[in-house]
Amino acid sequence: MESDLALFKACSDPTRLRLLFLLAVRELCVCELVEVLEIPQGKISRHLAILKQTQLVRDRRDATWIYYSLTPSDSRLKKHLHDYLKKEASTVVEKDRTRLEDLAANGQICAA
Amino acid sequence: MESDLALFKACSDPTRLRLLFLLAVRELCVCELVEVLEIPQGKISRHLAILKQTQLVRDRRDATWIYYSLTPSDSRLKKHLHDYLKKEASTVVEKDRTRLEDLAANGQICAA
DNA sequence: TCTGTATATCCGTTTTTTCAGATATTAAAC
DNA sequence: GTTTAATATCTGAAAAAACGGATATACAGA
Repeated sequence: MESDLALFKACSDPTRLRLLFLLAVRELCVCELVEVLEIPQGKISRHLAILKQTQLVRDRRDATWIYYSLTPSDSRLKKHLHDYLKKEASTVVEKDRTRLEDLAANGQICAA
Repeated sequence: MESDLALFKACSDPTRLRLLFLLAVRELCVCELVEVLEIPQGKISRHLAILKQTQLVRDRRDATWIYYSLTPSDSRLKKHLHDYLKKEASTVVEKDRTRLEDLAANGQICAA
């Protein structure tokens, strides 16, 4: 309940919601997220830290890069959220995802 | 998307979440909600207004009483939320619901 | 060890949200 | 029409969240 409240709070910021929609596609490193969203790195890291704190995402290090991904659902609410993140397709979400694929296809993102 | 963000925001306050869990049981008037939650009336009304603004709840007047209820799901996210509100059973939620039934059984709530 | 790239965190400020308490509105009853 | 119960809204203050910009850390390669 307390943690469900934290989950709702974590999702109630536009930047964090966009991050979650991108991470629902696949694991991504910070520099990819910065490039796709065109938001300053400090801000991205700050929001990722909040998502991590609520255990919505997890990270792993690979050399200098840190990769973020959604954590597996371990509660009813998180299951609902994952389903929503994977199936929903709004204009904003699609735009971000298209930009992600475009940049990735052209190798314009970091050196990963 | 914009409205989904508003929905997450609406759910990210403890008072509003408790209100939603109670309204998931059945339609209730403001004085019932005040009695059950033991929270000042002004505060309850304020939060109900926010929930109404995001179309999570609707109200109808019956004499001096105004009854609130969940609005039917009209989006994927709202469907998930309704399912969650109806099936979830945490300690806090159960406590509020038990108090609601106790007070209702003893006719201790308003004059409805 | 020095340099560069990737990421995290700190600091002071601004914006947003929440609150208590008081007051306004509405409708019923008398 | 005056009163009363139920509900909504206003005000100013307090708390919480988000921000930009600067700085710190961690790692790889020369």
